[in-house]
Amino acid sequence: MRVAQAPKLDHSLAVTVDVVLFTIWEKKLAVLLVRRIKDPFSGVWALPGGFVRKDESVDEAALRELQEETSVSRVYLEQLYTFGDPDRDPRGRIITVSYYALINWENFQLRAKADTSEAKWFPVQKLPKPAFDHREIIRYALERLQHKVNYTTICFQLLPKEFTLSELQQAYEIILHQKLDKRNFRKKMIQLHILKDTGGMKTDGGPQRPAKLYSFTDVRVVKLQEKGIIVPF
Amino acid sequence: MRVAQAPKLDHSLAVTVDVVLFTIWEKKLAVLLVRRIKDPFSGVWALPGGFVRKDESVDEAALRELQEETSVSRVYLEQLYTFGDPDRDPRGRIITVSYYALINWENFQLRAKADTSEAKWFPVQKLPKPAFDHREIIRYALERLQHKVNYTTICFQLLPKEFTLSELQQAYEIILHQKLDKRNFRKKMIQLHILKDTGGMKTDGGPQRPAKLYSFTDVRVVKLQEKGIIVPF
DNA sequence: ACAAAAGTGTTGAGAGTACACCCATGC
DNA sequence: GCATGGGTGTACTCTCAACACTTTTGT
Repeated sequence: MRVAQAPKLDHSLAVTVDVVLFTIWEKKLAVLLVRRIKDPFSGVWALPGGFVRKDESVDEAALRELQEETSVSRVYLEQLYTFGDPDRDPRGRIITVSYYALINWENFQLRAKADTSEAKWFPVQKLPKPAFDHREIIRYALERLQHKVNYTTICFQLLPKEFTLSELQQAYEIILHQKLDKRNFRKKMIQLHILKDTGGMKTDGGPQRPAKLYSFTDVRVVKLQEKGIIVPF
Repeated sequence: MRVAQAPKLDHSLAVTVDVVLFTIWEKKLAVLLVRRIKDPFSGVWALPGGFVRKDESVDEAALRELQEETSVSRVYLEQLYTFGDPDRDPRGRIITVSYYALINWENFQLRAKADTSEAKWFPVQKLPKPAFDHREIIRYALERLQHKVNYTTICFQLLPKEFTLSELQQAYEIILHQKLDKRNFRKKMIQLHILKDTGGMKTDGGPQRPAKLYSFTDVRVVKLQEKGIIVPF
């Protein structure tokens, strides 16, 4: 029931999407930034993103921009917040819908792209000064991620299919930026019934006891309880 | 540092804001809807909202639309989610940034407005079929509100300056749609140290013992703890 | 044999939950 | 004096938090 009836005044604005892509890289939580080569911010690091096209949904635009930059196919992608200050972009009135995404470092590959000279991971603790209001967007994304690991299984998106309990704990410690008690962590994870013992063992060549490998019982990100899996805020 | 350099292609889209305004009205949680009079949805109930102008932020647009409809000055207003499906609006490609807002029924007054014939409160349990994807937006807003009353002081925005503990409990019960234990509720509220005994008493003319009047120690919406003020989900 | 990470239980404190009766007032 | 909502305390349960030693492997 599409009807040809445009609004009387011209209300159109430019809308972009920006994606905060997280991974765990060298035992740090890292964000992908790309170096811009065209506009006034040429040379400056910024979040991957671009304009929303007329024929695609905003979600589709975010996914497309992510795929143009990286070659990932299956990622967890969630809308964050819409930033709409008239002065946020010096090129003009541009509203941006921000997203954040999580990938497992191991099945990831950067893709060469025409309008970005370079893409690079930066630990969230050591970001360069980014373009626009992108620092604020990253801060917002980090906050959301830290909250969400507490009551959902979102953390699993950062891990490979099979992993040890120590690796899982390390992921939580990296995201939350704090040490956790090993016994309490394992007890909690096991009683949640979200882990499956694969039967396999991981021997990483080091001189230590091999660790059991686990996988998740549910591929989706599921909500657990409000109380917090790990840390009460 | 505004620079005159528009994007090469025309990427502009129409952007609207839509506001889910909640209040507690006749012991029910209610949402304000307005009857549209212009477009293909003429006669249909919809959320108050309108186009974002070029010189205002998205937040300002939401506040402006709210003030055009009601004459409230101080409201709690929070961005919800951005809906950007290409087919969500039959008039064309329109992206909407949704907000929700809370007001106290008592200091509220509807305002007559040119392009809406009528505005009316509807209990969230008995909504008419609204225009566009507004039912989804309302569902989303309700979910957010129900979560947020649990770990913030957001509920206070629905109450007058001074109120009794029973009124506060009733507000929680209405929002969460469940009965709460009187003694546990009062114990919890008092131990949070967010209430101030005003010294006043409320005698509402009924044949019962007068109730103590309380106010909040902090006007802002503050975050308490993750664990849930009242009900763990 | 030793270094390094894996794996494993118990106890005490605090918070949550369930539950019933007296009080002050208007009519 | 009675009907109506206001106001109050305790006991049980469960979850959270703190804490240290044995096991298995590679070198």
